[in-house]
Amino acid sequence: MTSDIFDFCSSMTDEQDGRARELIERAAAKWPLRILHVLSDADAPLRFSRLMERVEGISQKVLTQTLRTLERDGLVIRTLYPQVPPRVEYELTPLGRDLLMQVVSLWRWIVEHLDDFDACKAVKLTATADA
Amino acid sequence: MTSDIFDFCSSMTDEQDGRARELIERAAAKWPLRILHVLSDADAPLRFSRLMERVEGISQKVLTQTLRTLERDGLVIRTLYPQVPPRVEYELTPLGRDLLMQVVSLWRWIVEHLDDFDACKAVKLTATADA
DNA sequence: CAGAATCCTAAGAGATACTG
DNA sequence: CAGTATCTCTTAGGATTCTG
Repeated sequence: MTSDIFDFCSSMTDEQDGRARELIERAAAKWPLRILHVLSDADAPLRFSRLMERVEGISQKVLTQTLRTLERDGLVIRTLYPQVPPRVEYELTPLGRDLLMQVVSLWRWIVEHLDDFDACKAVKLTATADA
Repeated sequence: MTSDIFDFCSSMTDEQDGRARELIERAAAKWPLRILHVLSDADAPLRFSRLMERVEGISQKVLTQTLRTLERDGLVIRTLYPQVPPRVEYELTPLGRDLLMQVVSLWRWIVEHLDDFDACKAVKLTATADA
């Protein structure tokens, strides 16, 4: 069994498990990873409008929402320069950068195994009857 | 910069990127990880009704849908024994097991850093004005 | 037993218009 | 410029009923 791999699951409180699960769900949603990636690719903090351009297909509303969530989760920093017109810059936190690296290694593993995901299409769909 | 970490991103086709993204999105949704985990904990294939019991809170419809998706993605195997009444068993594929292990290591990293996610709550919200 | 079919609600996402 | 507010529409998901 691979149960040994999951030993740490038992050593985890329900609260820890729940919070980690929430973080994964939120981070793996449609937009967050793209945003984190764009921020990580930039060599400087990005303004809201630059993000809109580079995260292709996102709406202004959803970008705002997603950035707020990422900020609450401690993954991005929002810096408001109180000018007229206003200027706001977004950048990754160290934690956001670290999390992205973890996710990227998972990503890489998946890409390296894409063929396997395909190969499994020809599996048994029925079996001969026996109790 | 951490760009070196992401070198493989450039070496990836858009199609690979898209498919990996889809797989991550689907796997990180509300139920799939729970189901994979339950299947991995069991020491034998599980019937549909056993899954319903152990994946707490899931509805029959969503369990069916999610299992179909996991099957299409090559993560679980569905075996139908054509009896009356019917008997269907689900189990992880080797690929499903491997993917789960990858996700678990990400999970573990997050749990180990939960305090950091909290610590980031006290960040600067505004900055003094300067060009 | 394992699920398909149906109905329903609520959240998420897009488009548009407006504002400090 | 960087949002907020509002509206609509699609979709995910739950509850229930029915069947091979």
